[in-house]
Amino acid sequence: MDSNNRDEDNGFAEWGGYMAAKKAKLVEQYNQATSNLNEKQSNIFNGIAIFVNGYTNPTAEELKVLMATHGGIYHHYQMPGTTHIIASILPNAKVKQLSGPPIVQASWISESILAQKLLDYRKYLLYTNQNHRQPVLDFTHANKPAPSSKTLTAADPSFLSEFYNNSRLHLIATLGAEYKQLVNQLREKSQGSFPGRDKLKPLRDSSVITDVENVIMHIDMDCFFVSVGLRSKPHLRGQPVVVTHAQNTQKTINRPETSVDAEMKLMEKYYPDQNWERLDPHASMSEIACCSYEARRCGVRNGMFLGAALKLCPDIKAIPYDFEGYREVSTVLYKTLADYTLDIEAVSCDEMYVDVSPILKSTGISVDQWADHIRREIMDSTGCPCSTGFGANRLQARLATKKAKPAGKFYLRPEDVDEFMGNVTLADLPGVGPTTVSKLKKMGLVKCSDLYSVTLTQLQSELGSKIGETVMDFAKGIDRKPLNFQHERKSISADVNYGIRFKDNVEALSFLQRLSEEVFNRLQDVKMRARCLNLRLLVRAPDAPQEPSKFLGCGVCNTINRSTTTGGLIGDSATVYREAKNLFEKINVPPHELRGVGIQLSRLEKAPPLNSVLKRFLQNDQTKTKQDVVVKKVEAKPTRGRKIAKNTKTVKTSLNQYFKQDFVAPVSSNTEIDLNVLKELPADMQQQVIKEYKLDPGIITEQVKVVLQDFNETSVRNAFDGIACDQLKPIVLNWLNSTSAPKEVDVEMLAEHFKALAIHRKIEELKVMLSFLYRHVAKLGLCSWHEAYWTIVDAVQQGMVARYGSTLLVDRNFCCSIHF
DNA sequence: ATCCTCCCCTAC
DNA sequence: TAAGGTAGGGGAGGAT
Repeated sequence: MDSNNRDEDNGFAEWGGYMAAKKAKLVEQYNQATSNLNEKQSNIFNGIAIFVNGYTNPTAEELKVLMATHGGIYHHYQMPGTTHIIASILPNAKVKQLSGPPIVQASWISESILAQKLLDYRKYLLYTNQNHRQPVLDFTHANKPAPSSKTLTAADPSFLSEFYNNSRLHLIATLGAEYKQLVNQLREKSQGSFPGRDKLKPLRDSSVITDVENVIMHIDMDCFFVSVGLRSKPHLRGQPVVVTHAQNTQKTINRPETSVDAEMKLMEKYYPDQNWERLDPHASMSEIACCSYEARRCGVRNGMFLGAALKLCPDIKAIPYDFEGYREVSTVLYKTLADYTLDIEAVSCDEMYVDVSPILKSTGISVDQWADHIRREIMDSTGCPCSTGFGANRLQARLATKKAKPAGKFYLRPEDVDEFMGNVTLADLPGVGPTTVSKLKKMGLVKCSDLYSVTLTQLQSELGSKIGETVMDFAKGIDRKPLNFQHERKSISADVNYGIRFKDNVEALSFLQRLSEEVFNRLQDVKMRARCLNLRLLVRAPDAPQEPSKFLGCGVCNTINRSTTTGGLIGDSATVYREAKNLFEKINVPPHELRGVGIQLSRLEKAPPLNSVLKRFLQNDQTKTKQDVVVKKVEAKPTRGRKIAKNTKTVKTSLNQYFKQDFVAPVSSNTEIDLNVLKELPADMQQQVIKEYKLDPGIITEQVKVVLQDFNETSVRNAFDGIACDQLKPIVLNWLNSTSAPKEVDVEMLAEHFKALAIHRKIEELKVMLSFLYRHVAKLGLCSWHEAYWTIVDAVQQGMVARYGSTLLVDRNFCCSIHF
């Protein structure tokens, strides 16, 4: 293995990688063109990947060769990894389309070669009005209202989305979950064919003895956020670069020195084991999400405050986040691997374990060849470097990656494991963090070999039985946990420990409600229901200053956890809120002392498929014939253009007839009529009911306006969950978003809108559902929207409820039965 | 013994 | 200014 020659093996050393299968022919031609060239002449285009658009001077063919001989990459198509577009002229429309890489004149390449160094491409931009620093950001800013100068705390309704849109930790967590799900999906859809492997067979070299026992690969992108950022900022390559929110490294900040002091003392008191960086009252406390290896060499670390990092390395270059870029590159990374295997365990957006034994077996190539191949392909497709480690289990693979970094590969062979492990620091073992390290240190244990003199029982008495056993195993290179390719969610949560400042309980509870909606939406997204809810609060430590040094931070806090297990499954956001509110009130913390709030849902189960229930409801034998008539009419004409109006009218008429005929009141003599329901009936029906039940006609003189209080995105999502109307969801959500006053939605208007969309007959049924739910159940405040929905579906099936048109006739007993 | 609740720890 | 989230494993100690 060549992991010792790290500087050479930077992923750019040789060109000749592979692109997607459809581009294979071009690659072949290019390889032929470049294979007989002389040795590489320089490395000045290290990290640059160009795509040539149209005619240029030098020509595309010449640029191809120049890039190859000077350490760069030539892309035949614009790809995610493309760092620059080379062009002499581009129509304006095309320029607008190209939101990504800067468009640069070809002379940038030739003059850089003449100068024998990479010149600043910004002097060669084809269009000087291109904003080369943050083209995408600046473009969108132009369309946005000026940011308000008011500081946003969690009391503000727009805080939650603003916060999550800017939170790197939230991004890391959600991206991780997304790629675990992507692997699940790819595995479900897979036909078991891996076209990528065909590219490997020609690499087979019979002189190499292949070692295919059981090989696990670990891939980790090198300082991921920085690498993605540098794709469009190649002039910063080789410099100490950090990704942070704060961009102005020169700015000084005014903070009261005394409060900084107080906080430092407190942190030392609460966490005596940690070595705290001295807080500077004038330096930025923006956290570094990711730093380049050049910055790491100065001692800069991820998570460090920008201010602290600048003290270690004054010429740090701060680059902004590129949240979409991370997602884009991760997707390419996973798709690249999926071409070869789906025995992938996703760890995060930039890290995974892969069982490569089947690849090696089926193609006959060696670990070494595979490592070179896949690393080059990842570099080609993403424009970002990665490191790979190989071993007999996940622990070995992971430690091998650590050794391989940056931009390298390492295979920890079975025969080398013992010697290798002895020298590994205990702190380097996965799962061994600061607390465990300090416990081990107190026992005089630092390296894995130190454990040889300790018994398992001794270790377990300090670390606990499970962790003790794992550490003992790990120290010998043993890892008993197999790779898990099919990920299953066990909990879902939403936490906010930033910007939490409430003046009273009204503010706190309204935030809790928004957070409930947030966490429920996430539950809904994965089509799950929950049995258990946990509320976590951060409360200012008694001796901590009211305001911590970090702007809107949580400061030093105590945590409080409370949980409940609900009788039924949690199936809507109102229930989440109700349970969270109960716990919140039970804990009873002064609202102004709150610094963090989190809701976690656990004991998850698959959501019941709405489809089957609705289907049974719709395909009730008694109504079948009438439905068929309706279906025919809806499907007879396409739902496009002006014909809609005419079409929907037909539908409405037939539906009304259908429901009128369907109206049979199974109301027994001892049943009371619900007044509110009666009020909502059409006039002729009211008269009929009044007559039949011998009621006072004055009973209905007061008209009630229908206001849909709960009509929001969540309720709509609930309504469509599981129904095969995928096209409908975005349209309805879009429509809701475009409505200026969505809090008061007329049911009929909504129904008309659904009908106009008439994608599917079920929409008519949904109209009915929505209509009676809102008019009669949600409005009465009897229970939450979703609970009502399910109960009513059941009730209708059992004949407990009668329908008239889009209206329900409900008796008191039924109302009681849905009052949870 | 086994489960549950309330944490803590770790990783990305 | 700044955006300190989230999921999973597991331990301590009490309830059953």
